[in-house]
Amino acid sequence: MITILVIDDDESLGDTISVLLEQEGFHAVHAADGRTGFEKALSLKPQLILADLRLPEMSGIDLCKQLRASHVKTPIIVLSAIGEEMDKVLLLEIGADDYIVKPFGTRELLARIRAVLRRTSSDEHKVITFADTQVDLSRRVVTRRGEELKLTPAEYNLLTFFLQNPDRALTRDVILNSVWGYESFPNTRTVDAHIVRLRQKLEPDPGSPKHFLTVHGVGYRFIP
Amino acid sequence: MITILVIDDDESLGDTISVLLEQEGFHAVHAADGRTGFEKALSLKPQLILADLRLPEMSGIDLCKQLRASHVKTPIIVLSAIGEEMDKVLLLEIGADDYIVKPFGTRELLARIRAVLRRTSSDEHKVITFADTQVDLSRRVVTRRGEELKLTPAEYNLLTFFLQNPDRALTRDVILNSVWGYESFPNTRTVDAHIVRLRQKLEPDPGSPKHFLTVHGVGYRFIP
DNA sequence: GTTAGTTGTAAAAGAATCGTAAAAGGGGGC
DNA sequence: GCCCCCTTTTACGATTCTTTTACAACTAAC
Repeated sequence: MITILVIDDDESLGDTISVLLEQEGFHAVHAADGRTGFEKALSLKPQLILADLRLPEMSGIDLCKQLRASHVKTPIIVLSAIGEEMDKVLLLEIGADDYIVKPFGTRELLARIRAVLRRTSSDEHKVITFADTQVDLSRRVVTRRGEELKLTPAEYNLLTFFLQNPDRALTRDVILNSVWGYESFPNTRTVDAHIVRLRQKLEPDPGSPKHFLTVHGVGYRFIP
Repeated sequence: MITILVIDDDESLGDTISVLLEQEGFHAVHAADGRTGFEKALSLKPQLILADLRLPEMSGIDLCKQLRASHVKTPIIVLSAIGEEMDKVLLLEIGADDYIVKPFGTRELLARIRAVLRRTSSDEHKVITFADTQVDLSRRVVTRRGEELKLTPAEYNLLTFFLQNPDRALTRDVILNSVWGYESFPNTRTVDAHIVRLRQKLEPDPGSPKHFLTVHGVGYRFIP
């Protein structure tokens, strides 16, 4: 079931869209302001977000930026009233995927929703599977043997970095730079501490790891 | 460091893309028209080119054609405004690798960049072979007759140094300086100790070496 | 053949790295 | 404030790797 979060303060429009989406077989959830929208985006982990640009509490722009800053990759379609400035540069900046100018027809809305879903599901919504584990990148959910695993943010970031660089010997410095960024300077043993916890949560036998291998004197290597 | 050349006459879009790419750890260079784009493609030898289809001085199509005619094989992603005709046949004709329709999301852009780089990067997975042995530089793994060998860091570094300097008589001092660096000062016999172990692990008959030869009074010479 | 210097080799001593748990630090929610 | 959760640091034993050392074997020159 595909869940779509609709964030709009115009209640009647929100309702209309929700009904339309439900008719089309989607599961629609409505939020009336930016703040609750942001919270629901995190808690419900929808596959798509429709967000008005002009929202109480938190604007659509800030909403996008904050979601992206939280590493949420869920595709976002922005709804903007006619005349509101909305160029492709701004879209790129805030991390939105598409936009529609109000008023719009139901067929256009559905077409764009499907287009975005198609684009993102083929390119990167693709759930990455390794061994008995699935990682849903856009929903930020990790499942092992059908059960949702609780990973902390750092563990999740480290895991996805490994997933994107499989079967390569990676030094601790490279890992720190890529996962933690160049602004923070934790010492290299921090990486080891997180590796331990990834192994405990993801290795069948954490004592003799099969996926998160140590490369002595260098760093680590991930094998799917 | 991966260099990406962005050729677009829309300055703000070009800037936005450049900033985004830099954030992601790429080195972005911008060109504002087709002609300078072409020149920079030749002089900078970027690993990837992002080119707008509609450009001053030289169109994206001509740019692609001319680069290909100049035997430049750098992958090219074409940016096209919505509505511009851009089908796969045309893409193939001009030698582009992928295209994106504006406006696009940052994640889509990055996903396509990574996809193209993955497809085309050949040095990503460089494997050096000599005799019955393969050295996989990115995995940092050495295989002999299909079996993975365990080499210590010093042995591995020494081996890759020999691989890069085949068939040359190398003094112990040169080896120490190149492999150990100028900061550590082990005595020259250390080299011998490691040579012994490389021979034991890599020579068919460690007693009479065929690859790691002694040059009496000088040092060693590696023959692939 | 003798000799002085060089190399092969194994084993011991010394150093570095890693796994791990536990402590310390930090930030948000209440 | 306090609590809870997450991150980072720290400490230490275990493991692995490096370097040194000692001596036998070898090489080349005389």
